[in-house]
Amino acid sequence: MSSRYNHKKVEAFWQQKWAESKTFQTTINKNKNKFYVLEMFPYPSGKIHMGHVRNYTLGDVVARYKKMNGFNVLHPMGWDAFGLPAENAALTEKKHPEKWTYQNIKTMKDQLLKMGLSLDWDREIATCHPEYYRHEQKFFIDMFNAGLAYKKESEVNWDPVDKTVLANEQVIDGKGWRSGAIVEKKKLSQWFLKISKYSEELLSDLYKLDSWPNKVKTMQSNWIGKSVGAEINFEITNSKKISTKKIKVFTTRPDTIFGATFIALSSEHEISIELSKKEKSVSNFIKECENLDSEKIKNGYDTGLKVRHPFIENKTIPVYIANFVLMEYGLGAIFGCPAHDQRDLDFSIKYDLPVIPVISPVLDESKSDENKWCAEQLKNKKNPMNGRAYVGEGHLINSGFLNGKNIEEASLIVLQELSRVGAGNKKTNYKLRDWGISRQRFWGCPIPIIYREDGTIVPVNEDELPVKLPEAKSFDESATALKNIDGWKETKCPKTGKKAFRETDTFDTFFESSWYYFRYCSPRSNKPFEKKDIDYWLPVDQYIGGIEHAILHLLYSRFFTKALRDLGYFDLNEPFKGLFTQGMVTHQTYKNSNNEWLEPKDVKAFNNSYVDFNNNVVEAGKVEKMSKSKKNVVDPNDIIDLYGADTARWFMLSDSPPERDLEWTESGIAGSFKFINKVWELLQKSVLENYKHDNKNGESQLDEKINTTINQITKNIESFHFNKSIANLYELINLIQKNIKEKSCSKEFLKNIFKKTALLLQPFTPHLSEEMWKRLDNSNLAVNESWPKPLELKEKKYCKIAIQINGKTREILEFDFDEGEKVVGESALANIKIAKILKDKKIKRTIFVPNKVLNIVS
RNA sequence: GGCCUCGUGGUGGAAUUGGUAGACACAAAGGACUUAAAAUCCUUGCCCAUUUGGGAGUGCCGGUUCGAGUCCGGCCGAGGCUACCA
Repeated sequence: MSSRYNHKKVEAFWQQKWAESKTFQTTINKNKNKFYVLEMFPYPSGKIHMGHVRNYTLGDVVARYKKMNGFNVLHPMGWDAFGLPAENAALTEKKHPEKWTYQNIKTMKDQLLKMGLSLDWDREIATCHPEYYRHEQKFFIDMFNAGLAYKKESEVNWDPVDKTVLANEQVIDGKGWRSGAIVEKKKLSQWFLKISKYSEELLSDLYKLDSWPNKVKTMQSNWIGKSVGAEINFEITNSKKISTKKIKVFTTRPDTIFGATFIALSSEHEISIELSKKEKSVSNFIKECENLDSEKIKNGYDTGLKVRHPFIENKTIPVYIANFVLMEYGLGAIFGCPAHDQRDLDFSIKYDLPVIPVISPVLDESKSDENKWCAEQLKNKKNPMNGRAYVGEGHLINSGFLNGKNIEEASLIVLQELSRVGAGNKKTNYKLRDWGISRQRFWGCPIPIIYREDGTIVPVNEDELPVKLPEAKSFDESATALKNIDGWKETKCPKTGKKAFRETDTFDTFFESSWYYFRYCSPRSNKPFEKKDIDYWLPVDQYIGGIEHAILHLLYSRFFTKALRDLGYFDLNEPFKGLFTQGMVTHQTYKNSNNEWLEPKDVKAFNNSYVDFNNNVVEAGKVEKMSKSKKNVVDPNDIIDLYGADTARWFMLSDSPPERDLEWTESGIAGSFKFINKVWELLQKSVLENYKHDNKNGESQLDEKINTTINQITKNIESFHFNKSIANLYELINLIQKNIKEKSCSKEFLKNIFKKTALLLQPFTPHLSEEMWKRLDNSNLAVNESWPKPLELKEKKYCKIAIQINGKTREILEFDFDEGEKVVGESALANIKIAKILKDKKIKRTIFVPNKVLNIVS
């Protein structure tokens, strides 16, 4: 009998078996608790990579484990199939993006099948399919009719390489998130979704998501950027040269109003624009600022305008245009309080504006101390506050009716006074901007809008959906945007029948991924989804994906859920109940002497260093995320072919906690391979071959071990500590091995142990698990079995107690479980080692923790 | 600059509400088996001592405690996110 484990044969066999028996096909079953496991669906770029392998392995552990625990598990898969790479490939390969995409889907699906994932493939979807995107066109029309989608001329982020508009979130450090090109500003008419309407709800509901990582919640919370403050109207006293009479500013520090010494406007503020049209010096200034790093150099222009202070009679303050004021935040106008804001202070020093301290840190309430502090701050006329604004706690000074109050009290009083005199009101501001969804592309979902000859806009009639993408004949540069496709945009107005034009922009691809998890519930329905399916399956119980989607995808999906709820589709508030963000898969990088990156498979270890296959020296670089550009990638295909899916899965789960980065090493994967084979050999040697021993010495210990292992693995899976589950299994197998070697268990006993072990392995190495299960005389599938329960915990007989002297462990003694302090203390003192140390010492006290510690203090 | 996370052997990482630090794995060294290799198995793992044994020890300094990797204060370092947000 060949004892070698044939992973290729075994894995193919069970994959086919699962497929034939529709093991993972799921339907609604109200007698069972449901569990919806979802991994972020992949973009079909060509091949799966290790990031996918890790992501889907994590999800599969959860899915199989939950299934074995009696849940009705929904575990679907699909394709995020629209996007730029398809167009790029179309250009280079002269192939329709659709053809390219479906080919990739086929390849990648084959690869995923080889991983042995417990997926319900009957629910597979591809977002580029008209039967998928027709529904989101309907959503858009609903949103348009409800005022949630609108068109606006706006300055957009233009990526000159990808030739498209980017959302704010897609601009990282001023560069396009995909191309890395420096983003330019361009004015275009764009479609927006009113996510800002949901700012408050998106923020407050965040705190109800207690199975989300705090990190993600913090990131979203910062992105929404709520700040509470005031809007204050400043009346312009010399407004002859402009059309406005007031300047409205936003502040979070209304308490510092008496310290206001100037107003600063953004260069894009309407007053700045109006002035720049009239005065050359203004437009020159604005131009000058464009080429300036405003974080280093604060630049201002005195407009000559003055505004009245709302609370100080006859006091006016000057109005500047300043390069550090952002139009995108608040109202594009601020009041400057140099004493308590560093930027304002830098600005004031440069333009010699007065500085009035209004918050004193002096806690003593005597006036003289305040005055002393204040004088100290202003002592150096050239460098007030010693150049450092005071932003700490304190109480109000130099502030009329606010004097003596703390910051919080003063803010409240100012707000009351402002509304009493009609000069302002309380205001909450959010950083979150509306979501710009227009993209000037070809391979995306067409926006279902028609422009009539009179310039008005109508949505496409719903019975004419979907607006399908055209069959493009050839693919060259000009054909990567819908507007360039001959004859596609010409249409007729659905109401008048007159000549009209289609919208040629497509949706941002985050549109598709914002609702795909709903579609999985009713993947073949004529409607986007059946309400009864959503009611049963949603929310997603466990969502797993990369941290890179912490803001974009997850925030858009939460918004979509709330918007669809308000459009009457269902009653759901949040789509993802549990979220887990996995770490990256990393690998050492290598460079040759020409400074070129090398692939790991072209490098070998040699005498504590590395060489290539011509024995040239290779320099080992940093361990970094696997990426094509640095060539530090390992192809999952090769790994599965060589070692099998179980080995790859096992390695993905070993060692590193799932939320941290996992370093791929050749020795690590080899180690996993050894483990799989070791388990198989042990089964062969003991249960499947002639092993005859009636010695039972090891049985009670092994019995206890399997019980604790079941408990620990269960706990560790529930808490996503898969690396610890793996360690639990190693320990178990090591003990089984020891007993087989020492021949200290009967064959029947070992058979039972192996049965439980096979089931415990099921979530991690499902093929090996099934094969073991079958060889142990079972005709059904292991994955359909119940998760092992520990036996009734026999009362523990013994315990080991650490004997400490002054907190330092000196000896470990064994006692009956729950032995009292008296007996433990006596045995401890009788112990030679302890007695030796305690000689000549007086025992002051002892601390006893039952079954754990006896600490003797001397 | 702000917010967040984290510092444990050669490496990845374990350690329950403060209670036996280093589980488990990788790498390394030595050994067994073998004609040999591969595979497999065993042992070792910081310092001192031939052994029994003893000592130091979880980034650094201090504190609380019978007892601190774990709690508190300060410092140093790494990583992530965000960045003129008024």
